[in-house]
Amino acid sequence: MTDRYEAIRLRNQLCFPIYLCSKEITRKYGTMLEKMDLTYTQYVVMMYFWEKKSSNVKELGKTLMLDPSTLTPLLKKLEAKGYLIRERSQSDERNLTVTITEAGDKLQDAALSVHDEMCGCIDLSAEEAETLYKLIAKVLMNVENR
Amino acid sequence: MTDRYEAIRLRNQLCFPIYLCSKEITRKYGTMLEKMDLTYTQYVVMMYFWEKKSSNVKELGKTLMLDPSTLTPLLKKLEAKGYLIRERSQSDERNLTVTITEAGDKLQDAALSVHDEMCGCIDLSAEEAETLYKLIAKVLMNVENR
DNA sequence: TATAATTAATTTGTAAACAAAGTAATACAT
DNA sequence: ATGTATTACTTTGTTTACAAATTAATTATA
Repeated sequence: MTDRYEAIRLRNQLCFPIYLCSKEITRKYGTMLEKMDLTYTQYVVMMYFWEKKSSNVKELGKTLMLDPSTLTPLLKKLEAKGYLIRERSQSDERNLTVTITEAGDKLQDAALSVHDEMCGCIDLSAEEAETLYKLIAKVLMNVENR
Repeated sequence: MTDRYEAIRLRNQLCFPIYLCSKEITRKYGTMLEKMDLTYTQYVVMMYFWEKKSSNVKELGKTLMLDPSTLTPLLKKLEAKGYLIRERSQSDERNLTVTITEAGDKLQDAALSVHDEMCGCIDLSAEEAETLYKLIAKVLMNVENR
């Protein structure tokens, strides 16, 4: 007695564990980032600014694949914490120039230890991590473009 | 001139693309599921009930790794759509018995085509999918348990 | 040079998602 | 038997997340 619907059984899904994995990683980061007063998404935004130092909402959103309507309140929170400064661009007042502060920059050292802790938690070999990275990147590209 | 912070650069992250991938899959499912009037999370819940037919919030939450406070409003929405019935258990009134309706069951055929469409979109070989599944499962297990 | 179109960010509305607190029913312990 | 603890679910509060509508500034066009 075969199941016509075998393909849509939870145990046969690939997307579902990816979704769970992402959720659990986000939650785990959440607890690790408490000492830095950051959520995971805020941490990712900070990662962007640790390297770029300054940008605007559009560029940031393109890199992080986040909608400006997600970023607006998030950037306001990071500004309130003293990690970023938001100001209208003089040359084009539609653009919001977002710049990292000294306090924001200083978070990098704490971030290094959080990163180490997370790597230990995930606990994959270099080869496994490489394979996973490539496959996830492939899925991401495919889903994006078709 | 080496970068002390190379490890926390966005380009060197594994978690970030996993997070993006999950988000993009959820979004893609969102558009595919419109005709069934389901969101991705609602779809996952329906997947559970297509197989189990009946359960309660605790069991459901354990399988899907979702908090009861996430499920309560979601199950109410699925009940409002006519796909599930929620009623207190007679033997133990703390338990909420959730049962799939005939209308809910009927969604399985449409789900098969959505699943096919998503597989075509993801476009991995059987071997790649298998490898990805195992690695994601490993990360999920590790992050969960340490 | 007015007017229209475009662009960048914000606001609004809806749906997760989880932590923490609250509620009601059941089980346990003395 | 009665008070305590536990359990199952719900509610509340905060943070994402995105679509759609809005606002304000700039650019393109007639």
